[in-house]
Amino acid sequence: MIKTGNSELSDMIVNAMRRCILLQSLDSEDFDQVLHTAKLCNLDENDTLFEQGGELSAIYLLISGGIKLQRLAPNGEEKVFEIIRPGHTFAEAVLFSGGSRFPVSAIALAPSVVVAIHAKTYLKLVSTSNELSMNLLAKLSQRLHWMINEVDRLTLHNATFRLVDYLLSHIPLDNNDSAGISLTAPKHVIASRLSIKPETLSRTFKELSKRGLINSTGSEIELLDVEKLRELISLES
Amino acid sequence: MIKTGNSELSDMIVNAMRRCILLQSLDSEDFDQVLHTAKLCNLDENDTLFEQGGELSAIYLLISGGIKLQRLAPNGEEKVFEIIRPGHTFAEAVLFSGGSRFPVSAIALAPSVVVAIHAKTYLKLVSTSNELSMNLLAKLSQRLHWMINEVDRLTLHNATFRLVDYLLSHIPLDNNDSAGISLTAPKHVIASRLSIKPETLSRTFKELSKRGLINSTGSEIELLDVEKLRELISLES
DNA sequence: TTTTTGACTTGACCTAAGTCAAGGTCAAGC
DNA sequence: GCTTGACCTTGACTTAGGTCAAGTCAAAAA
Repeated sequence: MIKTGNSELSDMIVNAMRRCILLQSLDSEDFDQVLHTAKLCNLDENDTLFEQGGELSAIYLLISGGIKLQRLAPNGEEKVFEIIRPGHTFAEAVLFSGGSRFPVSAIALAPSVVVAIHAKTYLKLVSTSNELSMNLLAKLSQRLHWMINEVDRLTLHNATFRLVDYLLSHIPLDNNDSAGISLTAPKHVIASRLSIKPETLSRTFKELSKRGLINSTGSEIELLDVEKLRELISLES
Repeated sequence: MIKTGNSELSDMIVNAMRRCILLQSLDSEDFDQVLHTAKLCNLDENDTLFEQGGELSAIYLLISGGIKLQRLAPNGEEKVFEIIRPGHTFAEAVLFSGGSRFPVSAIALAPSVVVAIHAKTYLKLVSTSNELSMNLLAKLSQRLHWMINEVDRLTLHNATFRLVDYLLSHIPLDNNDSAGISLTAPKHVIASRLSIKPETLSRTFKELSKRGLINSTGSEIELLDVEKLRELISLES
């Protein structure tokens, strides 16, 4: 079950909120208003934060854990659109679309803490602050650009490309020749995120290992030759 | 070659601009400012309005003709993301993304007339008008939602579904049992838009004809049984 | 400890859609 | 009236990736 409360948002959480782009430009009075209407949600693994088609009442900031945004096809098949990591906000775009119904469902991949920012309160602030709305425009524009790249990957590139691209985009800070990545979700979720079947993901990992490009042990992936992987991507259809 | 000018924007064009959502809420002074910095572009078929990676200097309103937004893969394959019809604006999202580089190229499908709205002028107005920025937020949000649906179609549905869905979404106003559609672009462009190969598109049209669901003559498609087509879509994976 | 469960892997096989190559069709230009 | 070229169609064949059905393995439950 989802436990909700807001009596005492801890310093850690208030700080996370202050750092968040969508709230940065608020003056302290407005920020307090957001703070007072915000609710903290504690999700267990597999809890649903909101459901596709549901009515939006808040936008969300993930504090800890992980959330998948997914959609269910009529035949029961599911497609993960995005895996949200701590520090990131989601559902902001829904605020401005007429009906205000979620286009996807949000489900916890692990025990997670989420701040729910009261939609109406925030919307009112946006509609009176140019700085805020410009920030949001930048955010949505960036997301849109990301979606174009996503369609590009899906239509112009194959499964191996998508996996390698995903791995490369998850290299932590340091830019060395070898890099370690820990998958932040079960492999079948990653597979769905990349629009490939778990079996194919497994085979692709194996193939990359055989070629000496990665070293895959459970959810720990070591990129043995970042240079060659980048080259692979630039050739691969 | 693209011919550009702005000395005398005709009444028809000024009216089209007034009707456009992105300019609607401007007061007459601001609208005039937009008008005076706007340029009219006359494109021949196959003219490139802007190129992927190019620097944005204007946002565009299509007056007449047709524009395809496409991307080129390194291997030369092309993917059409969108086919713009008269009355619609494009490239607005690029305004707000940091680098301001076009993520796609825009190429005329037919002789076309486009109004180029000076980006900096418009951006300045947006940054001082809440109503304008709220309109834009709604617009981008709507596009984003559309992109989610696009990824959904690409990953959860097959070629037949995508074609039928495309046809159904292009039915003109009247909601009758039979409807005629004229394809507004060469079939290979439609194919690319739907991410299928021309050969497959051809075969799918034939199959639908054989099943008595459509009647396809060149670029004129007659939907013989809209009800059955809708049903097909709801079953089709 | 043993059992159960869910996540992952592997092999054998299948299929939707792509590829290749050969025509057809039709409008524009000579 | 023929030629050219762009676009579309058709048939034969290929293939990336999906499907199905056993496994394997490790962590949680009993």
